[in-house]
Amino acid sequence: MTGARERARVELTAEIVRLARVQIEREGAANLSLRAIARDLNMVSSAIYRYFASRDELLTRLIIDSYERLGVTVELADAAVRKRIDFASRWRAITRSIRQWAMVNPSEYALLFGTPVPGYAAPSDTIGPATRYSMVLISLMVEMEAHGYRSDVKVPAALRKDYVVFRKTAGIVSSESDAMLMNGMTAWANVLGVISLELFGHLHNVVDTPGALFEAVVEQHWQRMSA
Amino acid sequence: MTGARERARVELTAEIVRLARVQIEREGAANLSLRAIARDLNMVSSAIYRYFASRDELLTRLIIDSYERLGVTVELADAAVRKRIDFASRWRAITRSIRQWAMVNPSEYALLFGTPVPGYAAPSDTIGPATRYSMVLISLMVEMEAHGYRSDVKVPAALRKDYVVFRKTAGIVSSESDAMLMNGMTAWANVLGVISLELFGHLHNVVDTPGALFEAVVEQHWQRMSA
DNA sequence: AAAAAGCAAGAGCGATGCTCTCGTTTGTCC
DNA sequence: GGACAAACGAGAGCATCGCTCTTGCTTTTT
Repeated sequence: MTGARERARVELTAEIVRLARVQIEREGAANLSLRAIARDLNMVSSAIYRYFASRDELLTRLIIDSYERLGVTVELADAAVRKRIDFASRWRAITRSIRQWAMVNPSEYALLFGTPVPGYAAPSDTIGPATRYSMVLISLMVEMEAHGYRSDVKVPAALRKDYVVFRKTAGIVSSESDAMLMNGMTAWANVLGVISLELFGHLHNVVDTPGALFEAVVEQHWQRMSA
Repeated sequence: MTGARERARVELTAEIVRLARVQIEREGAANLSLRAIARDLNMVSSAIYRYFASRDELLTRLIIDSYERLGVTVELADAAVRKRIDFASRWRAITRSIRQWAMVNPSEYALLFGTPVPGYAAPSDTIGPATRYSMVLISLMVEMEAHGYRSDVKVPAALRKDYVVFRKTAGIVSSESDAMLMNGMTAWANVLGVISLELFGHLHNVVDTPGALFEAVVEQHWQRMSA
């Protein structure tokens, strides 16, 4: 049977990834050690290189997986809102799920949104999964617009050009104004901004209940979007 | 003269810091190497430990310095606005100076606002310098409030308690409403959020002119604050 | 002038990522 | 079924890292 070795390879690869994730959970991505993984597997360190050409390749795999996990989480949170027209609830569900995921998986969040490893250029494999969670947000904006939501926010000319390209790559067909899209982007930046500040320790001695600040940001943006 | 050795020590310490900064500029903070610095100085690696007890201590020094630099930059940008009552111009000057500084010193920005080094707990020495740049923002909010600016944003109860403490530590005496303070904080989070997204590569394939998005965010918040 | 403190050098420890070689096992093709 | 190629794990080794300890030398202090 041709699949024996292949199956073993798949399993071992998965096991390496699993152990790697456990490791960055405890020590952070910067301290990810191939040798430590090899030890856990009772293997010699060089054997790992049969499965991942380099530490960066393993990291890339972890990044892709994390993007997928975040994507699924956000998708589920949005889908859990029964009334699809209740955009306020969906907006809150989506943003809260992002923060929730970040709090539960801080090392993974840091892996995705923290300092990129110097010299490490995200391979093209990552850009697909990276868009998954944000696609949920974009869809919400598009649906809201389709339901008559508008915004009188002034959109800079430079961004209008960007949004033409953006719509094309995102596969959005119906969109009359760019304002909603821009609102979504600034809201996106704000949501990730608060989460990063909280997770990276910049709210210490500033705010004791970061969750409340987060909620305030979420509400602020909802008011702007629904105004 | 008692100062000969002392002077040499001060100079060498400064030189180490300078070389360290050059190094993180090129390779990122994660790749900061004491041995490499020692090589640049034609010294043996162990000699560095006469000046910094550990790599982390050097990093702490770099972090403090960077906070100071950012602080000075923002202070100057704000002070450069002649009409002190022109709060819109001051708001724009402050936020733009933060982004500008980040673009010119990406590695330093990453050092401050990126993933914290795992296991590295920011010593208390850093919290002073860390507040410097944000103090400019807070002052603006306080001054605006003193000039009659108000905001009808709803402030969560949990945050009200935080703001009492916050005002005390920040030395703010006159403040009637928390809304302006909260507006300032959310704006702060949004500004840093966009900058981080841009600098950490999350706007690739999303927006071609990040500066325009940043300007839009700045204007959005100004409208909320001045409404 | 003697004692103390500061300093640079060197060797060394444990650890990292990664490479290369060498038998061994597994799958494939004639 | 047997030859051949590919995949595999083990092992040794290289360059690098942070950090420690000891050993002399120099500067400062007493």
